[in-house]
Amino acid sequence: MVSLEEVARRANVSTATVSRALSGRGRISDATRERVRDAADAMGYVVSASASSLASGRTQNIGVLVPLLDKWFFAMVLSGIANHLAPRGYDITLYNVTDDPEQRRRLFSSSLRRRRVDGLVALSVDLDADDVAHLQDLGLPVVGLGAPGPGLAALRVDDVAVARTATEHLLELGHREIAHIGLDKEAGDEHDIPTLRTRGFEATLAEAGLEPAGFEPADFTIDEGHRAARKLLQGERRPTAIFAASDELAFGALFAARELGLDVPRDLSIVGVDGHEMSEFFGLTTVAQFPHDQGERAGDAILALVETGSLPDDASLPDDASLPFELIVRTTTGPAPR
Amino acid sequence: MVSLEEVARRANVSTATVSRALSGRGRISDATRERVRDAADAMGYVVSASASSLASGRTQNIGVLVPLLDKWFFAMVLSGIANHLAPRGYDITLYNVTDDPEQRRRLFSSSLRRRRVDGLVALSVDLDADDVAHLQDLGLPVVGLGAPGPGLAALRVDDVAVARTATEHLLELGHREIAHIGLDKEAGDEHDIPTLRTRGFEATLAEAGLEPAGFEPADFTIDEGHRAARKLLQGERRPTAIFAASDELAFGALFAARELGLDVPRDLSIVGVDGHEMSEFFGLTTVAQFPHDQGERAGDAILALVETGSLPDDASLPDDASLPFELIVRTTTGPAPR
DNA sequence: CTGAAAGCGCTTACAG
DNA sequence: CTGAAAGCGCTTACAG
Repeated sequence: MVSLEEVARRANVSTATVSRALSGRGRISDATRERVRDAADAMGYVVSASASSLASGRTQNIGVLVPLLDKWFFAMVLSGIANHLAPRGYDITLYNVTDDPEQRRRLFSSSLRRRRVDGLVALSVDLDADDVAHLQDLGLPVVGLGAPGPGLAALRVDDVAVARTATEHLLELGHREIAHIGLDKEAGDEHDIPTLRTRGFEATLAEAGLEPAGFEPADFTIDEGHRAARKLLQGERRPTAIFAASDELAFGALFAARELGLDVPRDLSIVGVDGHEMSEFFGLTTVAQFPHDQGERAGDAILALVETGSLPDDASLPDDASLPFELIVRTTTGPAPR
Repeated sequence: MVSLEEVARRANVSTATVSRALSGRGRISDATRERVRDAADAMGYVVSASASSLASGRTQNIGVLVPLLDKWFFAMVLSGIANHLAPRGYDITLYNVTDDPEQRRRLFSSSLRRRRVDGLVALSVDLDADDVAHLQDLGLPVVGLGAPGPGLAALRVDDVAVARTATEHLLELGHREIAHIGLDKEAGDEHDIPTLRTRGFEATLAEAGLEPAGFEPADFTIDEGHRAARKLLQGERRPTAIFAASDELAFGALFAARELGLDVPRDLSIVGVDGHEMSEFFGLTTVAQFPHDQGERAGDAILALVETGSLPDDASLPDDASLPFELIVRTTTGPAPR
């Protein structure tokens, strides 16, 4: 591999000058810069990441904390982040946050502390207070997306409003017996996304003088949506509509309805949240959010913090719940049966 | 951040000894090792990635070349790789290979040459000969998974056998009019996965004295499967069965069949490939492969190469098409209509 | 605008 | 088994 020094020799300048010419930092004459760049190109010189990092303190690398990589939503977000960072010369290193306490310990007390990244994007990884403290100890800029953990400001959609939008849509169609499938959280987790959706749902019903026709807790998977919907639909108070807190839950509910011989939307309306790539094929009415764009936004935000050299103290964005969402009405919702 | 030197002072040894105690390289007495580790733990010392890399030439980081991050299959593979590497102290940096020539140029001539990784895993990213040459120039161990590009040995399933399995299943059910949806590749791309599947399909039919009842090229998306299936089903020679080269294509075909009022499997049988998480819900008969496990295997393979310090020349695994697959018969395939 | 030199924080032959 | 010292390949005040 070609070193800085070889380029310097070839261009007849000092290594300092090569560094300046290639990095764009510090003053340098146009003529010299060009000569150096030509030499570097001709020799195929590329700076060594570790040497550059060690000397400068900058890594040109952003860490991304992700939960299950196998969920469509997070894959889309990651894709958006990558799309934004790659053209700007930043690499991405992936930190998979699992539920395994041992892995988490290693992640927070070791992996993240090797100073491999200039900043972090934390997706909705459900960190506990301890984890958040560890994160903040890193002294790195952090941008949250969704609801990474208590006390971490983040870019978010307004999930109460999302739930309200979905619920109002059902109310307008005349539904009065509306059930909900969401995540069961211990009380008090005020900023948790599923909790906010449940709250928006309940508040909207309450304003209409109604009570939920049922609530069934479920993880955000098709399987669980299926199970939960079966339970709701076979209960004594059969809902005419279900608000599922994610599209994957809604897909599961659709399969359950089909199995039970219910026609959607004649017998049952279903609305989800996300705008999953498959929702169109199911004709699913959903409140779409735009994870790829969210990823790009997060990428933009972390670079802004990193490149202004914000101090850790002011390095977290203000909590910003203004990410866009949009009700997309398709064929899984219709007028309430009379 | 605590430095090696501070740990050395606290433990009353030289920095060399601390390095040895913490890295496990070189001889050291048990007593000293323990004393140093205690000091390091107490001070919360973690080695600096860039300093360690610069001095040792090892990065403890593996690069993964991925195509579209938004495909279920690749997200699963990535998840498997991460699962294998994290517990072994390796980070993952992600290199998103897009179709944009400018991004590709930057990736191969710059990003990958910064010496940020000890080895690379290349998923099916459809590299051209030039890209492969660039990859090999890196002097790094590379493990391919699927069919990353011409001339790159890889861990693979035997895709001809996969197609044969699916096709024989349809033949055994009495189907004689079988169409195929796959990727249209220019001729000659011998190692390309879709091409191998098409070949396996055609060979199996030929052995039974049959010709395909149609072929419709399509990208591996639901949308495209939908479009392709509509075209096949509305053609003059309507097939009684479709072999789709991926589950996503098969999902699209299912939607198309439903739209056209065809009952599956009474009027039409459909078989896919992958074992997608949603295939069970669709009742899709499929030849499952196991992308998460494949990721783990690839992670294992690249670490083996990295840690034995294999020279670049012998650093590619022999082409190994022995990854497991399995026919899963569900309800989208049935006896041919008479 | 340019260069000489110190320094970033480790690792590892080498010597003892 | 342990330490002194060179060196990994850059960047950046400092001086001119």
